Amino acid sequence: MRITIPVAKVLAALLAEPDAQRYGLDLMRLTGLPSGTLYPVLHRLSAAGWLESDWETIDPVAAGRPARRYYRLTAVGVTQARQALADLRAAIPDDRPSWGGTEPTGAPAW
Amino acid sequence: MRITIPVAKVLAALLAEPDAQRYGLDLMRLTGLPSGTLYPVLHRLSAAGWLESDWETIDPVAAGRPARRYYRLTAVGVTQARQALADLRAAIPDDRPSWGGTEPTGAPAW
DNA sequence: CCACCCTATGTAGAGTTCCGATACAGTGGT
DNA sequence: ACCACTGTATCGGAACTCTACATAGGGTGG
Repeated sequence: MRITIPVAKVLAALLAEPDAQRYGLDLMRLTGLPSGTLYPVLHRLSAAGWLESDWETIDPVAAGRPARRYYRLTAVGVTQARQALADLRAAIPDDRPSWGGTEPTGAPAW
Repeated sequence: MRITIPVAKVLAALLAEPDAQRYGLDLMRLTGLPSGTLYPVLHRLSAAGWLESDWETIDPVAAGRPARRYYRLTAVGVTQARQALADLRAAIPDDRPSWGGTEPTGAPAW
C-alpha cells in the first residue's frame, strides 16, 4: 500500500474516530478531497484489506436520498494506518532550527 | 508548486538546517529517496524559485571525487516551505482517540 | 415537463509524479 | 579488466491525482 497525501488524509479521518460510520461524501468533506480522488483511494485501501464496507440498509425512497456505502478500518487496517501515519509524521518533522524565522534585520552570525 | 510526500521530505531536510550546504547524494541519504525521484523534485523546486544551486568549486582530480551541486532554499523558498509543511502537518493530524497501550511487545515507557 | 440543484457513488481520461534502471565520469582497489 | 564508490542526471512505464462527466432518485421552480 503506497501512502500518498490523499491516502494519508483518508486514514487520518478514519482513525480520528474509528467507531464512526463513514461514507464517501462524509469523507470528502472531512478530507477536502474530490470524489474522483477519494473513491479510487477507498477502493485501493479495500483491495489492500485495510478497509471493509457495506451498503446502508435503508429504503432510498423512504429516506429521500441514495443509500450510503459505509467504510470502516479492519483490525489490520487500524494497525497499518497508525504505523503509516506515524512514519509519515516522522519523515516530516517540525523544524524550529534555532532561529525564529522572519526576524526584522536580526541576521547575526552569517 | 504541488506538495507531495517526496517534495515534503526534501523541504524538511533543507529546512532542518537552512545554512548547511546540501547536495544530491546528501539529500538522498537524508530523505531516503532514490535519485530518480530526488533530482526531478530538485528541478521542480528550482523552477518554482524555491531553490537555487551552483557547482562546488573544486578540482575533481585533487579532491578524488566528482564535484557536487549545492542546493539551498531561497528566501521565498524558506517561507513557502515552512507554510507548505505546516499545511501538510495540519492535514494529517495526530489521532490518539481512546488508546490504552495494549502493546505486548516492546512498548516503551509512554 | 424541463431545467436545475441536492444527495450519493462512481468512471474517464489527461496530466503529473514516482522510482527502478540506466548512463556518464572520475577515483581507487584487486 | 573488472568491480565498488562518489557524484549528477535522464528515461520510461506504472501509479497516482483530479477535472469532468455519468448515473440515479428526490425535490423545487418556471
